[in-house]
Amino acid sequence: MATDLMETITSLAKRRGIVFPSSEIYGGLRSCWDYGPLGVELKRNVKDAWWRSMVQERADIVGLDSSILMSPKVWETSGHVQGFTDPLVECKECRRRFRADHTKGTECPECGGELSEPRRFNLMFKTHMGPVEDDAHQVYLRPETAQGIYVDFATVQASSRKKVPFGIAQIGKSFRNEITPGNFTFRTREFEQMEMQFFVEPGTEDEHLRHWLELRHQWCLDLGLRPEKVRIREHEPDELAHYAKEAHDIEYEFPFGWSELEGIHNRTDFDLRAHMEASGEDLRYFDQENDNHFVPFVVETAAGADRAMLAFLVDAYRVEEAPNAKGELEKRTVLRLHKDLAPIKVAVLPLSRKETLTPEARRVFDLLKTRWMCDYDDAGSIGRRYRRQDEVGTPYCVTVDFDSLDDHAVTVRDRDSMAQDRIPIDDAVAYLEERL
RNA sequence: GCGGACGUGGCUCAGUUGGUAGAGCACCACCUUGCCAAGGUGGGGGUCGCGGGUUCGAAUCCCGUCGUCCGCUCCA
Repeated sequence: MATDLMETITSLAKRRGIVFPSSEIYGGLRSCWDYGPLGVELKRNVKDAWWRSMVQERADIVGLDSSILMSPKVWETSGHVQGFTDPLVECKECRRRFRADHTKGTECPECGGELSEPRRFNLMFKTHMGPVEDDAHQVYLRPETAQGIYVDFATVQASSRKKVPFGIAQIGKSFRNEITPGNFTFRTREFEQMEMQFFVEPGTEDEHLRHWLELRHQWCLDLGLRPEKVRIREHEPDELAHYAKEAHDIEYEFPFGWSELEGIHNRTDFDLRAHMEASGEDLRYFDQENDNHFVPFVVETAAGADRAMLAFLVDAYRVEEAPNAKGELEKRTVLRLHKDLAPIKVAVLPLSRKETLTPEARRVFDLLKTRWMCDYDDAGSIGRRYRRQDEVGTPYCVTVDFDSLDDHAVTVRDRDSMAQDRIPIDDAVAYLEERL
């Protein structure tokens, strides 16, 4: 059942140009996906909604776009080089894997079988900078965007003149060589993060963490996720990351189970302090009012853009019944996406393809396209075209009919209620602005 | 990485004991219709994931490889 829904959504995503496998003409590449014409709109809308709530509508958070390639020293200092290179051994009998430094001898602790030679397994992708491919020129693709924020902390603070508490937000790609990617775009080796690091005075991090947990949870609900499908889960001490003192996940109940959408972490002063010591730079914040220098604590909100989009997509998918032309109930596939997220906001549908209607329909399209992402569709019956738009979640369909030529009005149909309003063309923008 | 299943037009699938591919839906054009997946006619699209082998002949059998799903494992 659950698998069926994911397959249905994967098929829909492919068929309608939302998401499909990368490099497909060569057989695809595991865990890599391309966002098609509608998918790129949907994903951008998710990122725009995040940026609006985190940066635009806040006086205390500023944006950043740091480089994917960074000095290797960043990752040595952050603990990722050390932490990602555990030698692993595998039992040739039972196939269990162990950390070699935890295993004495050459026998499997579980079944006594023979163990393989230790191999290093590193979650960071490596490449080389410049023409020489030796260790001295090795660099990493960032496994998280957060470190770009930490190393730029002092520069951003000074130039933006923000006072603690304040935050730095960033949206960008990260790369992790996961052992097991899967579940469509949920876990991929290349993925996009939406991270915000909030710098606070030591001792206040707990209250800030609670606050952000609540805000981020509400964000998911405001954009339409069903409340019963969203929950908060606190990490057990043994699953905390090396940098985190306390961590909470916002989880969504996907068809394949409850899974993390976003993490809210108390990262303490671990990262800033480490970079300060390793680089020799003073990354302390100066509190002028109290004449006090301190290393801020960090409350991090780290969300996955691809995961968020997948959650919105899955959550919006409905198969409903709607009356057809004969008055019988028929299936209607509809994405009940939040209007801010819908890839296409308005579809202009001339009732007929007769050339007398085309100029007027084009004029309506030209009027609306400057304000919203619109579609123009005159192929097939009007009912079929409504179904096409329902399937990708278009909130409003505007039909131009023969009466429009005389009364200069159009019919606007609402995706959710399926109610229709007759609106003068001159008022159409205002009408839609009120609702979008 | 291990085990299992699978891979045929955009999607979902059928292809009998090997004899060089079909359906439904979708898509395109025209006619008809004109406000919720209507009908008619015509049309485009597949070297059956990729590579190799066996054979007179392979979508069907064998090997390899890539990818997907499920289960382990991992998940700083």
